Amino acid sequence: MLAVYSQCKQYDFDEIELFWQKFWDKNKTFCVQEDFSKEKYYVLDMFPYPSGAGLHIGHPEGYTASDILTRYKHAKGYNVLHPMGWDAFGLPAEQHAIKTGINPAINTANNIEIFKKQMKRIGFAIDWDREVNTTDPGYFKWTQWIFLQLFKHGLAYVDESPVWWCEELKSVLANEEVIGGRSERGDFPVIRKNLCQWILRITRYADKLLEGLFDIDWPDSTKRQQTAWIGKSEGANIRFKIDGYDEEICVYTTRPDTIFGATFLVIAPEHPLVEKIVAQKFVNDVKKYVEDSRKKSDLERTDLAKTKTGVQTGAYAINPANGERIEIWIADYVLVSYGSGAIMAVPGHDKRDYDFALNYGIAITQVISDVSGNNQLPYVGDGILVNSGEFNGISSEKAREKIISWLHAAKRADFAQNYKLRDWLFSRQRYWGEPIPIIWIKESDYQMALSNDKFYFKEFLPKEPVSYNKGGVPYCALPLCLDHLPLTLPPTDNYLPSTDGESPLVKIKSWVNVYVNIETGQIVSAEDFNEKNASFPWVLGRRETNTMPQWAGSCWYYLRYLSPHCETNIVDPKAINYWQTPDFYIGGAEHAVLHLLYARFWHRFLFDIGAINTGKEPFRRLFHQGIILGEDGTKMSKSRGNVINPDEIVKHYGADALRLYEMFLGPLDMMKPWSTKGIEGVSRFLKKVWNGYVDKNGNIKSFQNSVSDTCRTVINETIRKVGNDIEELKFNTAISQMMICLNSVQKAGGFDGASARNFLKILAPFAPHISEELWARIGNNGSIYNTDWPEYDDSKMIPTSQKIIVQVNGKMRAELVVSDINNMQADAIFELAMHDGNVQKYIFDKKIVKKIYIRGKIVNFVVE
RNA sequence: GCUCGAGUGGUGAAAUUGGUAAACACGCCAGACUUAGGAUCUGGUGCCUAACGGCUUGAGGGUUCGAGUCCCUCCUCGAGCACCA
Repeated sequence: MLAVYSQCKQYDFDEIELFWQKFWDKNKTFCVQEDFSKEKYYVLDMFPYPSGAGLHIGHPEGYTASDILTRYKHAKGYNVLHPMGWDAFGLPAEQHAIKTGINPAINTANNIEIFKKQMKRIGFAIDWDREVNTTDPGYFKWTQWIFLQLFKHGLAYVDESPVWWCEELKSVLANEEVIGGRSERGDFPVIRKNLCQWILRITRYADKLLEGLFDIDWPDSTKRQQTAWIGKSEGANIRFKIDGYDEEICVYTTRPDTIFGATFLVIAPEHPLVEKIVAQKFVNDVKKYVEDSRKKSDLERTDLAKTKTGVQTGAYAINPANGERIEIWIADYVLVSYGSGAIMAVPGHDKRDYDFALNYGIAITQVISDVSGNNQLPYVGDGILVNSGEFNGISSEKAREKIISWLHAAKRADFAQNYKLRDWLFSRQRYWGEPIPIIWIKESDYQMALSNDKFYFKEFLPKEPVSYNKGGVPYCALPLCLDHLPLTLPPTDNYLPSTDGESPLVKIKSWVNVYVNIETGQIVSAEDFNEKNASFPWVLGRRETNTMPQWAGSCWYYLRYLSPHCETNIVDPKAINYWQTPDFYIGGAEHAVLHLLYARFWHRFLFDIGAINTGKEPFRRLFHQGIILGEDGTKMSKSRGNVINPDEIVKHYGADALRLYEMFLGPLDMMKPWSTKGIEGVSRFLKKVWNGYVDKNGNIKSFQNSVSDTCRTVINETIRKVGNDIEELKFNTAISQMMICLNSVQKAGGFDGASARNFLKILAPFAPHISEELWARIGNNGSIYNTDWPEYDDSKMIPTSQKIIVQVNGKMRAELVVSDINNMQADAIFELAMHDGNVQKYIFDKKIVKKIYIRGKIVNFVVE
């Protein structure tokens, strides 16, 4: 095969880049198969949502970084997988559909095409044969299957729960789409609405998700965020007797050491005991207070700046530690959803209880003494117990355990843990999402089916049926089976949710109402069903009309890449045996909690049920690229007019320059402003590279027979540093080093043959197009992608002579050039240094009190 | 309020992890080539000073022969959490 390349005489990046992009496509240069003779390396990007706006300048940042790693690891001999796909369900496509009446699938496909074209124009080393799309039925078939597994294992259930509803958008919104009580899109008010929802029991994995963070290589801040989100705390449940009642109030506390200072109890307005224990005298006040707090939004209730309000119940509890009779209050600063919805209030050592006690004139007792002697209240730290009976003088830490044990012996307390993590609200009242593969049938039909030996749907049934009540009639959830999947979205031209917060699918009666044969599994639209046959084993059912959230598809896409066309399993066992989980995962920090927590949950679940045989954690090494700001240093936005379009940059400077510049901007994980002026620098560098190889007529220059020693040192140092910097993702300094190298080579009259080849090899991951072109022009066949990473020669890097810095009292006074430095003794160095003219100026009339020599680096004379 | 992270030239930044602060690049200044330069090349460019020299990594203190780097106090910016008992 003859070397092929573009025909341009000057550096025409457009011609060169298009030529090589076509070459890669045609030769499937980046397509990989399992190869058990080679070590694998799996590079994963967070796949994009293909928005109508196209690629923005932030996308190529992460993709270039992962691409450099891909090409580098491949050169180092790994079998590298670098796939790409589309997280394509989501609200914008649906809103586009509402506006235009065009099926979101069409809009989505168009957007994907644009994204893909843009990405190909930047020249990423992606195996496009493995492209996945979460909205493809062949993909979401398996998303639905995973849901059914969760259902089967009792991790999916239904509950009536409050969701955000935006009247203006006529849509339910996810928590993350609500900012400060208003919709993220359009800034409209949102309200809470109770709807019947699917919920996943992520809380059952709380401990595992917490422990899993321990030994994975993730940014600390992300680990901390997940830890905080899971919010595990240790303490005790303590039961307080209510004076005059049989009932008790159970409180959760992390500070049992302060129990002697508990001067009142507070229960949440929604607490079940509210109705039972309120004294006649307070009934009206309590009613009003409970009513008012129900009307308050979450935002108002949790506003810290507000003074705490509450109302007395007239009932009293007995403090089990000291037998004191203490008031029971109702206040909305206590949340019914955490712990037991009731607290023991210790105003001496809790800021909130302190504020409340001050407001209502309740006794404040100090029971912890600050060891530093500061005894201002409220003191919330640990200390030494006082006013605490037999526990006086004990430290907080010891007292916590002792007091729980003491109360436990009296059957008043138990050790307990709590989590802030809530179960995952999984259903969305939207059209553009994966349909939840469930049919609701009457409980009586479900029971009858269960007792039938030929019950077709047994495969995915949970131990306890999932049921809910509608208009007094109980319904049970009947899961579809694998052969019913994928359950696709029915076509419609009305994508608007109903005003009462139900999915637009509700309106598609022919899809919703079905008859199910519970013996054969046959499902027929009620419209097409002959009513004469409407008897057992045919039962009337109603399809679940909620869809899944956008997070569902992104929870497992990294597994699908391994065998995207596998029809029998979520992932081909042979493929996952080889590829396992990603070795490197890069994406924005905005997904620190949600996507990354949900995906870890699903991965662990799939591992637990034996669907995959990988490690327990999906992403062992994670990195977040920093946001690229506009030239004015603020976030890019249309309204500010500071948006940089990558297409424009590619047009003016080429893809190689874009890639190089985004990496040269600064450290990968930092937020940094774009500068179009700045890209000129790397653009010039590329031209210099070109001119180092090609003459004015487009012919390859003849290289030198050899390069100078200094030059060879720089070249070796560059090979070493670029490799190390890539491993550490320090691409900015790697590029600097290549610039230094090129500058000194050109000063010294140019490359020799070996260094000309090596330089292209190390440049190739960063600027693959120009590297391919020059590689071919200097006479090589095939892609530079398939060459090895150059070795560097240590012996060529140690200069024969070396500079030693001479300091006097820590200030630099001279430079010594010393040959044969390794064999020189410290005394000889001191001798040399002292006789330096400039050093003499500072020491001749002084007394040297100390001499320091750091081998090969520095001499310091301390004088006085 | 709490928890992290960050503050280095006119700008983006670098610094072998305690050893010459400002590499590399942008910008700017001067020069060369040019009909021309917003192309290219060469040189200069932290601050003060006429110079010798002195000063300099947000501010102040400390440890050290030596601090951008370690410790303490404070200031500013960014991120996350925010009545979770």
